[in-house]
Amino acid sequence: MTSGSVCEAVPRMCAELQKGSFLGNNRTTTSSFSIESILGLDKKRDFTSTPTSRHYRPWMDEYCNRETDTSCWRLPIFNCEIPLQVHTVRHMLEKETAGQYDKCCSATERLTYKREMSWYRGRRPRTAFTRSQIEILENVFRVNSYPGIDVREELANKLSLDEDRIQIWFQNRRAKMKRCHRESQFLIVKESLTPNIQE
Amino acid sequence: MTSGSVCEAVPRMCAELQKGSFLGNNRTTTSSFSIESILGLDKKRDFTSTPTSRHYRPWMDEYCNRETDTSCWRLPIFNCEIPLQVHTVRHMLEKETAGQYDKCCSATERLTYKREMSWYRGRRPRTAFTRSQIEILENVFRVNSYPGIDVREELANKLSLDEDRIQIWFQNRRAKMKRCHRESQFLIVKESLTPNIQE
DNA sequence: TTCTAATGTAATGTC
DNA sequence: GACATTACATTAGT
Repeated sequence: MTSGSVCEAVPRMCAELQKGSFLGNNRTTTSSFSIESILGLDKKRDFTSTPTSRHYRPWMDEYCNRETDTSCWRLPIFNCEIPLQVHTVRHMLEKETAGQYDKCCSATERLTYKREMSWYRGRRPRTAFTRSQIEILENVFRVNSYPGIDVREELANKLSLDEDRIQIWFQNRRAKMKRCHRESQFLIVKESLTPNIQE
Repeated sequence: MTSGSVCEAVPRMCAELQKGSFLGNNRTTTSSFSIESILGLDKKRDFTSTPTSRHYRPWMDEYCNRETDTSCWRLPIFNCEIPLQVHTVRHMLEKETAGQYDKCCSATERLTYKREMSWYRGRRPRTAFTRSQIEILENVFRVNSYPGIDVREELANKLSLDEDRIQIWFQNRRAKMKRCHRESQFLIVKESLTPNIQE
């Protein structure tokens, strides 16, 4: 099987993505552009007209361009290569082909699959806190929204989480608190400005 | 109909938002306390049943906090006030209470019900983009899948949409692109693992 | 049913 | 650590 045939199977969108590829060489330095040019309403639209603030498509880099060598299932992500486990994929495929992936795959297997795909995507797999973890984190937060490293470590132990996750959680939680507060303030102001409808 | 009875019908979530309110006045400066006490593992857990406030709906706060005066069912949404039809709500609640809403209602009624519930629960009504809006958004997306605020604002103007909608559209579109890409990658792997039947 | 608008929040990057 | 932004998982409307 040639890689050519494989490439042909890639959806059109993919091809489009490829051709309109990224990587700053077509990035114009000027940011003065008309909406028409962006919309392609004015003239020829080659992809050079892009003002692109940021093309972040890590998962596209390289792989799509690599037309020849796919004997090794290591997909380059950032600077390291993550093995995509063939056996997992094959297993998956067999099950999928039979239309029974969901049914006959263990939760663990599905998890493995998802996790690998996540790696492939190159981001830390999103942590799904349990309800009880959240509960405890919220309790702590109510008391102290700026826990020091010691408390975070203890929490990490108790909750079987990385201390990193705890830290991020508190950061996001503080941001949320702030946002909520801002919004409620806004509503208060608004209410005071709105003539009371009852009278 | 008194406002009280209606207020009681307000989802628990709402109450949780209220009671689990915020505002850093409980920020302790000390970080010396036992983890057990923080975690609430030692004694009674009353309000600790947590708000986890998974759904934060700024436009509902006003409504939820207003416990006394609700003779008028106007919910502040997005800067404008949308009348919530009392009779519909009452009808809804009665039926729901009786657990027979699904059974005895016409399709139209159910639709109305769902729609009002959506309002009631505070979800933004789904935007239905027109064909031409989509076309233009797709054109822009092909060129730049991460438009900055400036481009988004211009798009919003041109398309008579909120900038928010534009942003969400691009987020969802990127997710879709990624999904498609993943799926095509999957096909590549699959094809390479499948013995080629042609030759 | 499939697709996708909308939501909440974990993760990332910049300062 | 704040803040802005993005990705991701999920829900729900059509």
